Amino acid sequence: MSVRVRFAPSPTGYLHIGGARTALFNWLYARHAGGKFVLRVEDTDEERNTPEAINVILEGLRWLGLDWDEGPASNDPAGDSVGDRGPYYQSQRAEIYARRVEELKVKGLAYEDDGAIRFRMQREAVTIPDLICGDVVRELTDREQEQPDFVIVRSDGKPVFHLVNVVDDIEMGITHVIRGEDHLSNTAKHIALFRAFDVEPPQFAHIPLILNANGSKMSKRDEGASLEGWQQAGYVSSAVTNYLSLLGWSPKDDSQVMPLSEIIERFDLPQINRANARFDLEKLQWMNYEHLRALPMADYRERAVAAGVDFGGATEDYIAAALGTCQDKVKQVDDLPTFCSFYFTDEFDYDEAMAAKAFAPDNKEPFARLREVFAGVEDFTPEPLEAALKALAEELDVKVRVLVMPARCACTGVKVGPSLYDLMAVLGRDRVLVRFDKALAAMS
RNA sequence: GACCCCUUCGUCUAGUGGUUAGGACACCGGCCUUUCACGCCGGUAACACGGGUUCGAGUCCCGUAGGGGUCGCCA
Repeated sequence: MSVRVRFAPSPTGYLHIGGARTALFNWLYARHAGGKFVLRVEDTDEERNTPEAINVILEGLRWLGLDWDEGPASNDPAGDSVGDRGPYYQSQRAEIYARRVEELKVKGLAYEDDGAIRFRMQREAVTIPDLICGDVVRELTDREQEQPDFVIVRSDGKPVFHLVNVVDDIEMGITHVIRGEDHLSNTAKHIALFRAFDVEPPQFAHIPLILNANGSKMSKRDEGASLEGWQQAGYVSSAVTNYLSLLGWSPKDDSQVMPLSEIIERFDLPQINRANARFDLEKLQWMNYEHLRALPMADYRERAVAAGVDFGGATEDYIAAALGTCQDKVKQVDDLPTFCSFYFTDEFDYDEAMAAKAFAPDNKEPFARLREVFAGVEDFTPEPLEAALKALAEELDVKVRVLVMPARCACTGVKVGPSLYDLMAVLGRDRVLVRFDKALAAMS
């Protein structure tokens, strides 16, 4: 039987990073096994359900590149969907649940209790076969011993999570349930329900949770908990999926930075760890940098625009050359505007601290000489520029920085940026000389 | 209160009875350099604790401690 997995989020208005990883693991497994990835929206809690809340999930998954083979085509629960096992919004499946509840009643496995309907739960321990945790024997808790029969339909007629979850997994032919470990204990109820419907339960794989850096449970407000934050901060989605894939799963060798295609190929359930993992912002940042620098220039350019870089009227060649000097040095695309804006405008202020040092009176004479040398350099490219500058430093018997600092400040106004020689070559002789003159004037 | 899961450097992890306990992020030092958010080289740093089993235990068993989860007419 071919693999069918599902991601079943509830539209709460945000996509939790842990939920994103659950979706990723399901998707990875489907793609690895050549199976189907189903998206089902558990929108039974109507209060929080809004088209916007659903969009957050849909957009989040799209951004991550987790395309679903079956599921909603839009954020309209009553709208179109892809796949023949729909509807994929639980709010549209009331009849199916009613039919299944009736089935349990007929079998004598469900009964009414003050208006609600309870499932006749078994009283013995349930063994949960789990691909990651092994066989887990779940005993009843003290409270469950008092009342083992749990509610499957509320007195207002709405079916409860445990029921709809199992019914949908049956109807949708789900073969593997990959979900957070917070559902492990609940699985006893689910297995009992599957049996009540005379259906062999799917394979279960409970994956460890993602915790905060301090080990506490990650909730909505915690730093980094919402996927939207990463989307807005300009993170590269492949970096996020790469980072997330390494939380709980391991390729078992020293691989760290991998393209999605490689992760798909190597991903499998038995390699998943059983221990919870903590979210490490710094490693994600590093991972993002690794993916950012590997981006094709066209993509990088697009991100630069999104980050707010104004290219002015620059030509494409100039833009590509300019961004090329930044790509392997800028860690976050958010930093790009301050890093490269000097390329696209002549109107910038000198950083005070930088200028105070760079434009010190003692530097003026050497810097003026540098201007003349650069005016005469035959080939205005990095290597000749560097050679010329160093030759002059030697001739004047000054440290290289005496020439470099004012040159950088004159060209960019700030102390951090691309390699000085590269940046001057991109700027071109005319622009560099104009900026040198302006700086010289500021030095007197 | 009960039940379930987990425990290797600060963090993510490799390790399936015999290893100098490996890698990555972070950190520290050096080199290069432009004073940098590039790069290169090097370093500090871990088997939670206590009992077993075994010639030998990070690896197997039991216990303790700690962390997480669940027990709802939320999902």
